[in-house]
Amino acid sequence: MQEQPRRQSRIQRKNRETILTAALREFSARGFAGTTIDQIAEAAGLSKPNVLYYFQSKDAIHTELLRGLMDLWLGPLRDMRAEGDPADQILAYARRKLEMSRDYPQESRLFANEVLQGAPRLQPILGGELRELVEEKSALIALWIAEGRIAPVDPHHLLFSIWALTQHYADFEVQVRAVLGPDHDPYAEAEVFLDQLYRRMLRVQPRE
Amino acid sequence: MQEQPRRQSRIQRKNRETILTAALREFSARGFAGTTIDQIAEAAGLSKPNVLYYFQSKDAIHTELLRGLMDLWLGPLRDMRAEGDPADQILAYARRKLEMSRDYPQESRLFANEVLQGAPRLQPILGGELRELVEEKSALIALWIAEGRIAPVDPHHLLFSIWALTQHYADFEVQVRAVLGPDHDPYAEAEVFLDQLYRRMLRVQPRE
DNA sequence: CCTGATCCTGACCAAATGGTCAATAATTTG
DNA sequence: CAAATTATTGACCATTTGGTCAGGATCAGG
Repeated sequence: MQEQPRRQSRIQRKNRETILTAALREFSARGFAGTTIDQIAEAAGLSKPNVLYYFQSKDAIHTELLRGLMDLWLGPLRDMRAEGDPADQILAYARRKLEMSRDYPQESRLFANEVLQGAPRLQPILGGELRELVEEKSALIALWIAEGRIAPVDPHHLLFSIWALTQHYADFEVQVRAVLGPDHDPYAEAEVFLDQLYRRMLRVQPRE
Repeated sequence: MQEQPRRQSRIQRKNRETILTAALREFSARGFAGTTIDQIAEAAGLSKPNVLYYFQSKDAIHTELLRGLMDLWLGPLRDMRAEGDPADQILAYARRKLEMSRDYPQESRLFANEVLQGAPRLQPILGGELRELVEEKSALIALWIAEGRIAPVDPHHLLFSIWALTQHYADFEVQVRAVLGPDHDPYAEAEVFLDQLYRRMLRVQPRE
């Protein structure tokens, strides 16, 4: 519970990092319950007791991973600004989120796994930090709509749609690839698709 | 492996059904590895050996559930027809898929869990039956585009987007509810949102 | 109401798993 | 370089878990 104030040794930092990287790979591939400490230890090139020397328990590793994840996850949304063209801002957010799915698919799956199972360790963040951030950005989008700079949409569901559409390519990657076959670049195609989708959806109609 | 040709007794049908229902609830809530036969047995009101009297193994229960799932899952897409207005057809599909997320969230999560972990038992279906179905419907959508009846989009990714946007409300339900708070009806709002989204996206632009 | 088939269970087992610990090795530091 | 601290591990343990089995209960049909 209490954070050790003693600063970490070099070897400590390295091994904790190694364990977290290995654990991310394992947890994201087989879920929390489906992953054993032995698997993590082997993936990290350490013995099981050694892993437990650095982390109190399997649960502690998982919790640590999730904590680190949220910052990475919320970053792009935080960067959505009032300045600039609204549609460009929203599109930039979608694009960055898609890049994150492409570059951090394990993180995406870890998150999906957690939420899918009812987010037992994330609920406070979802209903707290995330909710407030969404509220703030929704207000911004609502403002843009009120100013007539983008077409009217429900801001919350607009954000949900960005999450759903981008994370889908990481979380359901096997399905996407199985359906598309080998001669496709899902992420490149998705970028074009999302661009079209949001441009059309947000374009202000001259007269409906 | 071989199907018992002897027809099932009444009690057999009832208990197998009870077990499958209980197992769906448990598996969808905690994943395959996170669920024990004992939990399934208790949820079904049976003893563990009794559960194993009706199913050879925990794996057999899971496999049976997944098999039954695919028909339910692919049904709405199969119903997308060449007749009628293209945009209406696509919208009807999206709406039905959203209803399925609302009415069968456990099934959605079971499926998500499976795909998330690499779809070890579903890959043949994904690359086979599903892929063919998607190919067929993509061709239909491409035809509609060629005829100028809907705006041009990548048909595959259009289908992906429908899956992602609708399943999101079931799979990430805790997140959606945590962000929206208690005074919202996610599915009702989503229906409106999806309607707007696809109408705007698919509307043929007079002159771009 | 007898008999064979179906249904059900307590007791049990082997393997896996999360976690501990005493002892040893390596490293840091005075 | 010696003492103290930190890192590592083999052996071990208690619990959980998937699955078995022999025997008893129940039920359908003649």
